[in-house]
Amino acid sequence: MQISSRFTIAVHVLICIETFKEEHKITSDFLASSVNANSVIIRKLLQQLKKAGIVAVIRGSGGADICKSLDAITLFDVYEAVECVEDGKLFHFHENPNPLCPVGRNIHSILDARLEQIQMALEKEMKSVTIQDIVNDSQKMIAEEKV
Amino acid sequence: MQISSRFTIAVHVLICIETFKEEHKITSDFLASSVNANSVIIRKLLQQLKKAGIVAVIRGSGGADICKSLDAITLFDVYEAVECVEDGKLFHFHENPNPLCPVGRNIHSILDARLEQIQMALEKEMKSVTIQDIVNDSQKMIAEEKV
DNA sequence: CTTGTTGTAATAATATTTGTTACAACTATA
DNA sequence: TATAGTTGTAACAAATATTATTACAACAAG
Repeated sequence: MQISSRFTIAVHVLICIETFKEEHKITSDFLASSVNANSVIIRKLLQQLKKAGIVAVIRGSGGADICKSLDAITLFDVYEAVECVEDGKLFHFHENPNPLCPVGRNIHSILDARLEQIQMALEKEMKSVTIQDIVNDSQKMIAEEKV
Repeated sequence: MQISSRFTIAVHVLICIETFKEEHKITSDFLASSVNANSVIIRKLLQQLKKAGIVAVIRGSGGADICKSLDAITLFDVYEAVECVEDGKLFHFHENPNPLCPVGRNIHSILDARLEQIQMALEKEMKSVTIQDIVNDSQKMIAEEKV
């Protein structure tokens, strides 16, 4: 299955905050309108980013902003903040394999190391891209659009 | 979200076929019992592996076997065979971002290249492990268990 | 022609994701 | 101290995806 859109939405939200922070107050409604999702979805997501120390959200008067240097936030930080898979395991196993079968009762010990290595490759690549990179990409795309 | 257990089940099934092909006829029932899943699930999965040219299944009298050299089958081949995500895209986007927002209408062009690079890293790592490697791991684990 | 099996459709059950409604708690400002 | 606008969060609903189950036709081999 695909990695939840929460991840791409979170990146979208961070780009928006950075892009529009001067022009607009960054409310959950404003972000929800760009993403075209419900504002409660955005607020929950902002809570997850807040717990991860990526954004600050002002209660009451409203407004969110990024509270870290953009090049100190990697895609992996965002992924980790919003993807709430138990133990952070990418691969799902079928429950209760047959303990009477030598393969069934060992399937985890057989596969875990290899799968972890694969997951590490994914995470390493995610760590190599920062939100600063993405914001640069974004500015370039938006500029090109106007040509 | 996690990658569907179909993938780990498929690997489990391939290990079982290789491990027990001398002792048992490899029916969907036999495999289902090791995995502890329904035999129809296994049969559908075998169909997917068959379409990918990885296994042969004998109709009527029954029995499945692997129809390729084990070191010519990578984890990626198995993953590709059973993970039926549209376009093979790992990352999911929210539908219909706001076209009136510069970020919303460009979010795909902004992110696609980076996400593809990340997905490629995952796939490259998957391609580096063969079913032969996994079967070797499996034999080692099962042997160690007996000590 | 009987037995055991695969292939597949139809359907159900379960889990997960995403969306919605509602409202208390909060902040700034008039 | 009202008021307006907002966040935080619970409760619930809807949509989607995964996994399981039942049923049975098609098939192979003795």
